[in-house]
Amino acid sequence: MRTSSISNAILKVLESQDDHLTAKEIYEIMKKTFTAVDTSTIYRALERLVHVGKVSVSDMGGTAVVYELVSKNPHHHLVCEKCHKQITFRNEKVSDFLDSIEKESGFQITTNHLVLFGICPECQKKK
Amino acid sequence: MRTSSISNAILKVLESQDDHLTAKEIYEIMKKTFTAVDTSTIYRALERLVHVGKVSVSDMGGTAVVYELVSKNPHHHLVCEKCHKQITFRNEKVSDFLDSIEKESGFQITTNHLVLFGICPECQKKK
DNA sequence: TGTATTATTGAAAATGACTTTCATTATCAA
DNA sequence: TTGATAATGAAAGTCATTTTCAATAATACA
Repeated sequence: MRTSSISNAILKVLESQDDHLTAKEIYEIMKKTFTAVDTSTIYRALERLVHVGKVSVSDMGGTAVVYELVSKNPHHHLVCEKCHKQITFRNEKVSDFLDSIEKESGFQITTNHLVLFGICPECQKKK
Repeated sequence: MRTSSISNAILKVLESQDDHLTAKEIYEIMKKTFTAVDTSTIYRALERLVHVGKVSVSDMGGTAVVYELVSKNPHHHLVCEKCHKQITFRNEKVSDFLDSIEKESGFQITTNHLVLFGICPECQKKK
């Protein structure tokens, strides 16, 4: 992976966002600075960043996958199936849980974001 | 949802398989009996089955999403990122874990399959 | 038992995320 | 500086999934 590429700019965008973004959203932001950038370049840069472990990909149930910075401070997501609200939670139980799965299975777990679907408190009331 | 539709046949296929299948795989099987069935019909039937809670959808990291019967006996999947081997595991820790997330968040968790990615023991050795 | 109502279907085309090809340009190592 | 290799833009391609629309099948209800 070489420096001074689109990848660095993508990393900066992801740092400033502190949120997950789709490739298209990243593309729209990048276009402001790199007017001629192509979506394929974005996808390829993201692929490299995921490969080196700097960025994670998650399927949050939408039509496109989302990308986010791999932070030292792991967090997870709850997605409401009704209103599609997404909340972030941090919970040390998750890593304890993943550790125990690792031990039992022998797999070295790479999932660093758990995405759980459910119905949020507000939508439960609406029923 | 009306009876005697494709949905019933899909349920039978899923029962007999005890494995997850892509829409395309289901389509190929269905074509043997319903020669003129269309993929759109399969997708629509699956959508209904998911909606009524008889079938679950999961993203196992492949290009297509997979469908499987919602069984009383919940199970989960580990997917190897290197060799794409998929193993199924049952673990009561998962439901304990999900219960605790439910209590903390107030979300009513609907995720019934956990898909965790990692590197399987064999691929770890190959390193 | 007809008949209106509404769901399901097949066919075909459309959508949209993502990938690939290929020629060009930029970066790094020697 | 030069040569090897990686990154890029442009354009076209792939492929899962969805949508449109007209036809058909299933249920409700007269």
